[in-house]
Amino acid sequence: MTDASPASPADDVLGGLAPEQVRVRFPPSPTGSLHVGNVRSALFNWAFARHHGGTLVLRIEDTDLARNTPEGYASVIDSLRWLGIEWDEGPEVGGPYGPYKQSERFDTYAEIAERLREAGHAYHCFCSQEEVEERREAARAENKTSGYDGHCRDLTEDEAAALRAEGRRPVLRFRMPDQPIVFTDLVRGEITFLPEHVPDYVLVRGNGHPLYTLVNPVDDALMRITHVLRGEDLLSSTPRQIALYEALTDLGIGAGAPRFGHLPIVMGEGNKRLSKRDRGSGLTEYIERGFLPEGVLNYLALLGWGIAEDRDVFTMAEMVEAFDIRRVNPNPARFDLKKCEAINSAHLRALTVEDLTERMVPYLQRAGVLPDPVDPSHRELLAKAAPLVHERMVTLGEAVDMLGFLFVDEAAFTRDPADVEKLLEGDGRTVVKAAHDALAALDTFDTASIEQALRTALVDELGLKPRHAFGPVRVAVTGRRISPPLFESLELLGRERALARLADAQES
RNA sequence: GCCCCCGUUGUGUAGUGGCCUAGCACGCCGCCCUCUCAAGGCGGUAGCGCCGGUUCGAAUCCGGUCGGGGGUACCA
Repeated sequence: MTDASPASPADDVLGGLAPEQVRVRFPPSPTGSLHVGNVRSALFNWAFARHHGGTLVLRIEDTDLARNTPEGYASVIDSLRWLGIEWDEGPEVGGPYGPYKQSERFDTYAEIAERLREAGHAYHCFCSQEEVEERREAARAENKTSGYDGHCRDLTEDEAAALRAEGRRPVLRFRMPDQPIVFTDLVRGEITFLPEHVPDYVLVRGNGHPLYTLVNPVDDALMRITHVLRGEDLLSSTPRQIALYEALTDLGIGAGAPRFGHLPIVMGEGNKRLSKRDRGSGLTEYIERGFLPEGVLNYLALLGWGIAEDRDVFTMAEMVEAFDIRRVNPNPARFDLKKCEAINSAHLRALTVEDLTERMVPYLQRAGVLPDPVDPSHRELLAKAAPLVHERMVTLGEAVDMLGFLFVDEAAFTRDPADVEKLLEGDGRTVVKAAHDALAALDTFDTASIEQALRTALVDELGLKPRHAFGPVRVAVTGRRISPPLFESLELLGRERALARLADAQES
């Protein structure tokens, strides 16, 4: 590194490629709701591709037939669409290197596995799992690297035939080269693995089923992937993959190893990786709570990357413009729900009222607050109510509790018992009655008139502090101690319903 | 055990030898505003893991140490 170079782990991100030649991929396993860590990987790959004007490939890694489901696949597609992360090649959109589901590519893997074996890059290994395990333990006892010991590396034809005659079904093992593997990670800089620490590994099971170790690099090579941006948890499998890429190149497949960038792991509570079982780990939870895609994405981007030192709310267009993989921080990052909520609410507030209104609708419908389809009068009311809650929400789902009182049938209207007890019992009823009478006398039922009437009746005439005056009225009318602004709410509710609730509250 | 990665307030980060009495954001606490809750404004809290070395000077460079994480599969 020269004096003039900026202190980044890898100056040369593109490695001589033209920007538009950049090809990255997002390879989820369709086993359920997308994990937020995976979403972060998808986001960074997407931002990288868009920043350089390259291509994002979506590849479904569903070789483990037992664990994958059609629902899992649909969930991945739906989630990415919800997020607005668009792929240029992959299922649903096609492309020149398909199919993009690995379960449809088994023939390719079988053929390449055989070619690797014929070229000597892989060999049949007849050791049983028990035998391998036993020797592994022995090595470990001597404080040595515990990994496959190369037992079957140089079997002769006759030896192999004899083992086969015993009924043994061989696995296909990759023959690691006897050289150190050094690569420059785009976020971590130069990393070296010595050959004695990277043992030969299995590519194909005894039953002929190809493993991730084979399939993932093979598809990267076949699909001309130039950059692999993925979680740090895959860092230690990188040397064996690099060796495989080189073996494939030797076979005329692909053009050597792609460049790697290992993103910091996303951790949950404590010091553990956010696992699939942890609460808050699945994207679906955020969708259901009413997070905005731009909020979730913005927050996830902050896990390892930042747009500027004095700013952390930004749009995806801004991220694409500014994204630089070399500026990604290698530290593991803890998922902080509070911060995620804060970022989301900032995006919520940045929405136009019209946009906010539209986005609230599905949440209100799912909760039964609004019918589906929404009739014009409801829509009009919602449009008027939206400004009242616009800057009070963290997620869209909160609209249900905040606005429900405006839409429910009078028969179905209920009040929070704890709030009733706190604000309506005792003097509360007197206040509510005074409010009722003052509003009943009103000619014009709008916000200004309502406020004036209530202030006169409750503050001036009853001598109450404003907060004590309006609390009981709020519970009577909205059913809750916390609500949108009271006078506006009363206007939206309308004279008839407002008076009915004020009358009813005196009995409750 | 062995290999790899990482180490700045509670959390995410800025910081690339003097601009650092360590900046920003979230959180938390207090105050202001106020019909509740928010939003907004103002203020506060708290950090360079540790030990050595290099240097006139180190969060920044070097060595060690400690701690955390990941991997070590016929999972991905």
